[in-house]
Amino acid sequence: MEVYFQVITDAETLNSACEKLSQFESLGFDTETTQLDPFEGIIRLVQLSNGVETQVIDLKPFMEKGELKTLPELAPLRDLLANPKIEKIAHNAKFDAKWVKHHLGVDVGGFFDTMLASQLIAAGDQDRRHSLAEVASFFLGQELDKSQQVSDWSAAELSQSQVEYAARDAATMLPLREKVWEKLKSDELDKTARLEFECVAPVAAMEQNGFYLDRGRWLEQLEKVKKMQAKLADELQDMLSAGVAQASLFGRAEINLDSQAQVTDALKNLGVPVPESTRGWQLQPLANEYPVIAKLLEYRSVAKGLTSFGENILEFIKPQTGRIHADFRLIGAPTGRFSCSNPNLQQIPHGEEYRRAFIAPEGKKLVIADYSQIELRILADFSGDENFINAFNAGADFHAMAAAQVFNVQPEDVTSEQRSFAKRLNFGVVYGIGASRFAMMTGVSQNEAENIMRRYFGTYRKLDAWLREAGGKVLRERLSRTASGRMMRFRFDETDGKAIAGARRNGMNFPIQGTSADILKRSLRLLHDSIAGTSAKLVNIVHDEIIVECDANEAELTCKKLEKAMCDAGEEIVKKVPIKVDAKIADEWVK
DNA sequence: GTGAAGGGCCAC
DNA sequence: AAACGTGGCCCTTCAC
Repeated sequence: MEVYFQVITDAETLNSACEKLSQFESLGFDTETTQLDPFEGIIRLVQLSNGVETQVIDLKPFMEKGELKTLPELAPLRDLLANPKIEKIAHNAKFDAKWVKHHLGVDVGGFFDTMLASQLIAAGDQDRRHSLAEVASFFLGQELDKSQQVSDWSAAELSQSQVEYAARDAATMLPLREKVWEKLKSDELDKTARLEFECVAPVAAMEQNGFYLDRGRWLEQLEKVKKMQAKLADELQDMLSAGVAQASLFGRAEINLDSQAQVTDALKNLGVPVPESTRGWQLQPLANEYPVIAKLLEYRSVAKGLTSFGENILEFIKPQTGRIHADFRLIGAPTGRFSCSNPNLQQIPHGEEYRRAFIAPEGKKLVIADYSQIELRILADFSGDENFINAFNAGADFHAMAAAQVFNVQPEDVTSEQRSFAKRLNFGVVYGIGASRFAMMTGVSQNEAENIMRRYFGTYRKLDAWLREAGGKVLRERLSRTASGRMMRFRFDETDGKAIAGARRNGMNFPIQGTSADILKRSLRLLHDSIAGTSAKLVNIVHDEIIVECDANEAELTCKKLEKAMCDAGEEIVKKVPIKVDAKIADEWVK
């Protein structure tokens, strides 16, 4: 592909180029950087293309004149990037957003992200890949040579092939956008796409902000957990070796407690009826009868905490900021949920010994807000079930209200067992729970589980009908959608009963989990706009929870803004039941 | 040694 | 007949 481009190295050319570029509605946008992390490297090139001409802006000469963020010569570029009316088409825009924000001080307005678009179009097809090379090949039939991607972008003089590569990637974005947009429109994914694109800036900002973890407190808490683990390991060794003959002769036969095979053997020697899998939920019913099982589960939980969330996490604290800057994937799951890694801040154990180490730094506060029962409220809204809706409108204790309805007793007469049944079913229906699983987790017989579920769905007939229809629809149409229009396609073998059942459950779960993600994403955008220019910074999100850090004297106001953003986002979609957000100001990340 | 798969547990 | 959805990270085991 021939690309007409010019390399800009001086203020005058930059100024006139920006003036010309600002006539266009959308521009291909790309950056070349010396590293993957904005804290580590420099941003060398910014490329902007109108599809015909491509401007390759070399920032090196500007860096020598001073700080890029404030350099007057770069003002035209900063203004162009910030202008939300000019769409910036980028592939994995979060990457470019972070670099531009960090080094140019610009919150880029108006993204079109071809990677997110490709993910939406793939609609859950895990085989599809979403690198620029793959996406360009898929939509344009064009093979991109990415060999220069990792070349030396810090070189004094960039090679011809480097600048050509840089220009070509930016120039590709326009035709790619056309094809991708066509497909988004025809798949009716444009609304979801906009929702996603508007989240790029908030999430880029969040990653750059980082989440503060107090090293000293973390280590202090870890010591307690280590002691507990040592004690548990010792007790478990004793219990497990009781069944081994050699134990009495040669002392205790040490086994590797982390080895599935060894632990299973030891349990069998003790006469424990080991289920096929020793996963927690399969072992749980045995825990009462066999103390060794209870001990094993306790050990595994503590060991998990130590290995996954032990000292390792401290290595993620960036020396430049003293904070953790995790990677969030905007479309981490086909449902639209985020995923998070390095480290996964969405799976920090709930226990205080872990979360208490995430604190507000001196002079700051954390504002923590989460949606109350958002998935169940979505289900209530979708199904229109009057009884279910009433349980929410009654306020107070939703699970108890549900129990009162299901077991036909006065709310004040609900037993804790009845409330527990209702609560487990309330959560379970969202996943398409079956009687076997319900029996397993509650300890009641299969028969009784079926009876309780019959009562439950008898109480919530429209809920039942909606779930059946959602499951059935997937089998007929092989497609499911969320409130925003996010789509999941299903492929399964019609003769495979297991696959059919799986698809059915997905059909029930996808619209609910996905709509919850839609709502959260909408709230992120509203929040980003309402806290712009204040001390408030987004620092973490966990599916239905948002954490913001701000100056202590702005905490009250920030709390109101966060609550409002979340409620407004929820109310745009959920109409039949109230949206409830629990928001609070705290010094530590505890509920 | 390295990498993938299997099994397990953490979050929502 | 099947058995609860979405992720990431850790360990062991096993193949290369």
